[in-house]
Amino acid sequence: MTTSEENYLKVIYHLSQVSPKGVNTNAIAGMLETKASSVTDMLKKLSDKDLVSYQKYQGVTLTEKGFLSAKMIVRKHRLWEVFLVDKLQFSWDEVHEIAEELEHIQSMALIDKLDAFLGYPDFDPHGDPIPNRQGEIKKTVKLLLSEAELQREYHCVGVKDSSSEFLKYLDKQKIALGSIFKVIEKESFDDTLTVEINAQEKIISNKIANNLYVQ
Amino acid sequence: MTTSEENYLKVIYHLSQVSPKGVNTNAIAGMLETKASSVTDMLKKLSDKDLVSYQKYQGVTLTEKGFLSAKMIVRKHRLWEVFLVDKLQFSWDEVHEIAEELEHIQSMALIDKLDAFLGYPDFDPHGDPIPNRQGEIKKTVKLLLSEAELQREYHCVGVKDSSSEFLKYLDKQKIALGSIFKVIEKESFDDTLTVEINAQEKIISNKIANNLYVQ
DNA sequence: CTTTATTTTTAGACAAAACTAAAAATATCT
DNA sequence: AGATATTTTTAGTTTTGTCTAAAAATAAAG
Repeated sequence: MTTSEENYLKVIYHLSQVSPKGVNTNAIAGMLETKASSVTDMLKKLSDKDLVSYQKYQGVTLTEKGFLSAKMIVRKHRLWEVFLVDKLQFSWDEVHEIAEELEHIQSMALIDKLDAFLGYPDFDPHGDPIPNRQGEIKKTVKLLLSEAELQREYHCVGVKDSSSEFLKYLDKQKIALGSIFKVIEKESFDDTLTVEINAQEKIISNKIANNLYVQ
Repeated sequence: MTTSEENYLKVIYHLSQVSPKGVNTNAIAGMLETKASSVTDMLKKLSDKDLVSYQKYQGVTLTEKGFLSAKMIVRKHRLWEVFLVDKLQFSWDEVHEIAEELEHIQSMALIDKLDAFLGYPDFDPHGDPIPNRQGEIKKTVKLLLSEAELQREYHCVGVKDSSSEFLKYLDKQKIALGSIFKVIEKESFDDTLTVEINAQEKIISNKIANNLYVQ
């Protein structure tokens, strides 16, 4: 499988989580910063390889085979991210691009050994689950901070937006995975929250609260 | 720089060590398992980028810029090999192919952090020197076991042939980097050596002795 | 010092993955 | 439903890196 094919599969996988009944050509083009016509070409190729099921104008879904392949790419990406953060001391906003390259290294033995070296982690540095070598994903119930109940204690388990800008903002606010949250008050006018974070009171905008997962 | 360009530079670098006055088109084609015509095409491209100096029919040499680039690729390759052996517990005969892929990952920050994580190693698992981030290579005087003096103690510092077959043979014979050698006798008929290795007497063929570096 | 052999380069073609521009299908809106 | 807008596909090009086959240059041999 080529790097390009892998990138398409990965994007289709991620988009499928939001539109499970079929992913649009334009959506894929947007994610890959390419043109719709290029996507159509690739969908034909992936369809010929039985990695996606595709009918003209009807969007695309992953086949069982494509689904497993996509999860293996995600597995590699997230394991490398753990390596970069835990072992090489990168911060969580720096690792995505490098992992985008590393995820295409082929050796299965490498990934198994890396997994063992890292202690079989279940989650990557952004709180996203790492599929195991069978492609199984440990599911957890998590909710957005914006949906949290008042006065109840939660801890931060992940971010929805893992853009560098957002992650840097969280660093500045001393918010990290594991931080303890308690929503004190919700302003009904603009949904701004007053939250106690690690025993410090802070004002959190709705946009931020919509991108933080708690449990 | 593309993966293909990097592979050409690396091969020209290695071949330059044997033929410093100019590397042949056919030699490059042989190493890369490609055709001479493909090599000619690439040499033109590398020449346009000022990475090699190339005149038709006259062979090719690296420019200063190409030389530094090549050493950076070698640096990456060898650092990844150290990682694979020291951290992931691969054996020294398994790492070459994987490192061939890893060496093309672009991030300079990654390599610097990897270097630090590994403790700034000077040599890879086969005893080959690792260029530092300036491209400087620590030179050592080493000689082939076949050139060693009788009755004098040496230790193994590297292999000339790092093929999987040879390395597996050495494993079987319990010969590794650091093993202590003393040549007891040299059979003049076929240059077979009687060698004391880690206090055990062994018969070593000339072919083997020509591929082991000692100091 | 010619003839032969080898090496290297040119010319033209191909596959992968992208693009542009235009056509076709689907969706949306009065 | 019919007109308009949007999405998707087709057709034809481009670029990168490869190939084959033939021509040109260099090296080797008698």
